[in-house]
Amino acid sequence: MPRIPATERRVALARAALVVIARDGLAAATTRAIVAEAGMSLASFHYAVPSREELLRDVVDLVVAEEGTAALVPLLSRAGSVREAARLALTAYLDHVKQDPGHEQAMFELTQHALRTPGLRDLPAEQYERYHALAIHLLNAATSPHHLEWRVPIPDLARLLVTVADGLTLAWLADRDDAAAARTIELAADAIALFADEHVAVSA
Amino acid sequence: MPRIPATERRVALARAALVVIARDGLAAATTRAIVAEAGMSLASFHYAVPSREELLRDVVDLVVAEEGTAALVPLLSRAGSVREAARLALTAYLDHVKQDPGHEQAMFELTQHALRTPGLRDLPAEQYERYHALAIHLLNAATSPHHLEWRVPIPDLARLLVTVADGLTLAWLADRDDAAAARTIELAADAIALFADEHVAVSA
DNA sequence: CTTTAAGTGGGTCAACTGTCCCAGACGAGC
DNA sequence: GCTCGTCTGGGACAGTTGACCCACTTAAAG
Repeated sequence: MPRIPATERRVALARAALVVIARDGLAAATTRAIVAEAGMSLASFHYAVPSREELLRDVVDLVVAEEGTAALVPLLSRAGSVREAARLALTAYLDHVKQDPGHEQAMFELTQHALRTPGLRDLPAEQYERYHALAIHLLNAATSPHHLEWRVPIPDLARLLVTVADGLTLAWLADRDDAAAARTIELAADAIALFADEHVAVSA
Repeated sequence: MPRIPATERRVALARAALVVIARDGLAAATTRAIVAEAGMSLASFHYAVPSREELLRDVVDLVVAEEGTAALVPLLSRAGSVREAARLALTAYLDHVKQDPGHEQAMFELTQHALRTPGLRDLPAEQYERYHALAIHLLNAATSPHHLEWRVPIPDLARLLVTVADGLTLAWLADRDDAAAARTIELAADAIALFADEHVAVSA
């Protein structure tokens, strides 16, 4: 009802689209479902956005921009060892997934859809570059408080971290086996600690 | 044109559906696209299968049944160490993905779709149970030729293996970075070797 | 050969999709 | 207070979808 400039409507639509996708899936995110979520009329959609495809691009941008690891950094310094830091970080990440599984699933659906859509095929690469950058940031943040060096290049280890996080999420979404996921995290933490050179040994 | 019993048509439709999904994505796998691929008339579809949803269930069953690790087993005995075996196995798996990316993407799309569809929500759990079983089989196959024991329960390690394979695939599908994927495999192989207790040391 | 049921094809349906159009309402600048 | 461009609402469009129906052909059983 109120008069809102098109640029504001555009971001509001992207946010609404994300809500719909997380709740009901990408296939259910029709233009009508999106404007309903945003409380707009259908005409506002194409006034604010040229096409649905372009809005999905906005959604990915939004999601990539919002996804942060800021909450994880304090955890790292609190941990007594690299292994413990890795365990806490992965556990916190999985908890985040559990808290809103639809959101994480939305990301996968968006990625898969973008890979199939000619106009969006460049998005997944950007998306994962961002993930890897976040992981690099996280590994760097873990470096100082633990006085450690990594035995392998940080970008490589970052990619492994993203790999584990993705795989962990996928399997948990499929079988919702909390205990099994926790055991996977234990092993992954061991593995990551393997690549750390801890100058100061800390006992458990 | 030829007369074919409904049961045979059903599996033919499932195979055709998989081809379409791998080539054009799940969204493009309409009943019409599937019967076109199978060379049937639209009416045959609902004569052989109650609904599209039921056919998708067949497709997942098909895919889960076909996916084998048989080709990987010989690789394991040829490797000189656990690390090498893990490296070869993951590399072979990734090569398999590279050879037909659409097929692997189809699996992800099917999983995501099943998670969103009430009538198919039980499928992903079965699917991943099968993956984990395959990974267990693979780890067992690696045990004898290398005279080794695993420091952790095989099912736990199997889940980590599937996790890495999934994450590896997802990232590669997104950015197609062969070199980066190869480096991830190196690290993952190190990690897996960490959990092996090799009784007979073999030099490179 | 005849009967019977299985299998086939074409046409059709209602529902839903993304997109567009147009008449009108509103607010900012003169 | 008038005007002009920005924004809004409802309606409509063509295309596509999953499902279905009915009249037909064919193979097998008696």
